[in-house]
Amino acid sequence: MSPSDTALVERPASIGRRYLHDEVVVRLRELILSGELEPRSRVNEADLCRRFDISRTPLREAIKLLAAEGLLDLLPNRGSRVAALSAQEIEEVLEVVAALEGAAGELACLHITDEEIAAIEVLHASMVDAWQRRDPPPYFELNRRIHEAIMAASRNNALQGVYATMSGRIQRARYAASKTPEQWALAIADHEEMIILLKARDGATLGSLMRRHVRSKRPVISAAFGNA
Amino acid sequence: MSPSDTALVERPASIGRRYLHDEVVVRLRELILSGELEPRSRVNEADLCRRFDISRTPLREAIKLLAAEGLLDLLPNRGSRVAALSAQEIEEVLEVVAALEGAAGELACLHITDEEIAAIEVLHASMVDAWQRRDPPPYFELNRRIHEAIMAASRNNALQGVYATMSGRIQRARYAASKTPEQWALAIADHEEMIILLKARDGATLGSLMRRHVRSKRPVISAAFGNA
DNA sequence: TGGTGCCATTTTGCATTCATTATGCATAAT
DNA sequence: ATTATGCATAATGAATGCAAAATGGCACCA
Repeated sequence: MSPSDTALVERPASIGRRYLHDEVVVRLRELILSGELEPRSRVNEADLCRRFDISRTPLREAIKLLAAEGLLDLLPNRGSRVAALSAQEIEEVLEVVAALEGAAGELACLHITDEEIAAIEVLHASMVDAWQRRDPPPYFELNRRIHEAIMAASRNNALQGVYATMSGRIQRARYAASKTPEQWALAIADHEEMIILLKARDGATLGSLMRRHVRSKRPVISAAFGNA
Repeated sequence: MSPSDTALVERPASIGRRYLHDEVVVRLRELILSGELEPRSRVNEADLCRRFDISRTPLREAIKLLAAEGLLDLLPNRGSRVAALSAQEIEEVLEVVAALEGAAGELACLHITDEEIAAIEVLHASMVDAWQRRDPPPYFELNRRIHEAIMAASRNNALQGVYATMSGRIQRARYAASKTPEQWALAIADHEEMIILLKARDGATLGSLMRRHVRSKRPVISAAFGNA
């Protein structure tokens, strides 16, 4: 990663300094996550160079970076392609995400302010609203923001960094998965429990709950994602 | 990362195919972890090009990759330098490592074989021996191998990948830290408890123990590492 | 004597070029 | 008709070239 960007490290962030490849990483990541570049499709360097109007050097640097994030696979002498995780790999990454969110829950209880909890409650209310309207897009978005709010409350940059990377790797799978009404209701119940535990600052219990909560998405995701 | 190497992703690994920058990543990482390249020191591209006898392109790719791992910091227009984590950053990363090892403990109980447990017991016995001889180097090495054996038993490649990256980032700090006799004895006791829990396949308890065990290194490390 | 600005040198970031490897297609052989 | 082979084309990996930025030294000045 590089200073301006992103996940794992961002410390020496002076102002105004930018790498070209940083910009490219951001835009290329968007193309991948949005699905504009389809999973398993080969990446043509010349095309992207024209698209971004840069030379191949910074583009290739960006490709290497995204490969390190797990968003691209490198094929020696044949360039790179958009990563498509197998069902098993998705489950593996999900397990990592569960561990990270669990840690965030524990740490958040040590640092979160009442204001932050209140903000999460507001997000939660909107999310319940979206759920009652059976409206997945805002539901997903609000759900993501709640989890990120807890992440932020962990006050741990390293944790937030790996979490961003890991959850990015399975983001598309997450969106592709659709819950049954029962699973959906259980997820809502989990979130309400989470808020209670946050208020009680019960880190140990919140940690376990969040690990279980994230793991509970496993059948949903791997069912929807039948590419092994 | 790239196919042949390494932590996060390594799947499309056909044979014989190699990137130059892969080789460089491995060798450069050794230079950093061994301390041959000192923390905070600037990295001179021309020097390393001569040393590795390659051109700047693959070297720069390797630098980007190691920056993504958190081993190097990128300084726009001023190259890169060896990362030197502050005490706070070390604590942050250690917290992540604790979460990952905890997850490994939980998963290991689901998959570990009796033979693997026996192998860990052998390692543990050697480690106790090194401890009684007050001989840190083999102690550290055996300790590392025990934790890695549990990681391997998690049967989760994604987990092992991030773990390798994260623990690499604080490896030097770990080695620099020296325990008090009490801390040392407690660590040994933890390991014995871990073996008991592995035999009992008690994942939940082992997970908590490992999280606590790793966290217990925090005062040791941050005390020894007073560079904020 | 200590600080400041200027200029030469070095180093970096990016573009371009070159060599090697893969890919697609036409042709030939069975 | 189908598969295999060779060749032309395209794309990749690495080296080199070049312009911009940073670093260091020196003269100049307060």
